[in-house]
Amino acid sequence: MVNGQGDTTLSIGELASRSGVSAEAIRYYEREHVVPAAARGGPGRYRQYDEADVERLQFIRRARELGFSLDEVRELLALNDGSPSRPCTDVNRIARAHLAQVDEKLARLGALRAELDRVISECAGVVPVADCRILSALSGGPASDR
Amino acid sequence: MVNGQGDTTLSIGELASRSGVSAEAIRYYEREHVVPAAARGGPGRYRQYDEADVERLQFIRRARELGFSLDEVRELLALNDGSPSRPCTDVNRIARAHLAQVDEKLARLGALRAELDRVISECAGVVPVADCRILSALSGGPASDR
DNA sequence: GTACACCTTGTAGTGGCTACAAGGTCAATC
DNA sequence: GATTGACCTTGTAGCCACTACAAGGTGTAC
Repeated sequence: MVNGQGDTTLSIGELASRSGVSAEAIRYYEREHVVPAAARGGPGRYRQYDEADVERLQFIRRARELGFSLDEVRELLALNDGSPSRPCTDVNRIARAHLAQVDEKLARLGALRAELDRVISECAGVVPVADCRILSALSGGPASDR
Repeated sequence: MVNGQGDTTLSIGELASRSGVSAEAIRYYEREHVVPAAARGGPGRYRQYDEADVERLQFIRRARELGFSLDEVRELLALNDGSPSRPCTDVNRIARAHLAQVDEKLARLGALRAELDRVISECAGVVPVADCRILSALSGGPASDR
């Protein structure tokens, strides 16, 4: 895709492979107003992108990899696009709130893991189902309670 | 809800409060064939449950709390309901496979947490957005890479 | 002109529910 | 037997962040 000014225009597929975000996801982001609607040659024609769009999509991909929700990504993009002289207090707030959420999730998953491990460790896997400690734990609650 | 034989029949709401599973979730489990269709007084009439259903739902709730998927729960229930003399090899297999998945999730979340923490720790939260290390990490990838 | 890759929009599906809406049932009271 | 009111019924839509199609249109090279 090349226009008349020597600038290379990217198709959605090219943007996808350069940004590491699938074309379907890019269209989804447009629908969800995470990214602005792309320029077009006309209605029903192909979307046209440039290098700035590659960077924007990479930004989104990295934020998503760090677990930020699309709502948070929208906020981070707005801050990134806003006044460069404003202090990044809000960026910090969003990131720290997200970290707190991740920590909570880790704690819950860790507790679950410990309980699951405990339940499993009580069963050798060869006794009859009727005596299986895993099933009895599920049937009657934690063995330590009984 | 009382029938003519002295046995108490439970409504879905009573089953919900006794099992700790919401009535909507119980109906959902029935639709998804996690539990068999409940007895009824007739078409369109109320579902009728008993004590065995309370235990079954508690079993499901505990398995869900340990993070088992509904597919896994279906398997565990089938094993629990099957021949009591069969060895619990399959139960063990399912549980250990699930534990491995949980461990993987924990590892990924832990790595994400570390990266997020690293990114955040580089930013005091008061510098201009233009210099914010969180945003620059999102824009240009991990700082350690550059 | 024709082949072919890529794009377009729209819709449905994922998991495990929750949240409604519009109407029906049940038990108790009058 | 009528009414009240709590609870139930089915059906549908929504959540999150996409992915996976289907049917057809566009862009480009030969």
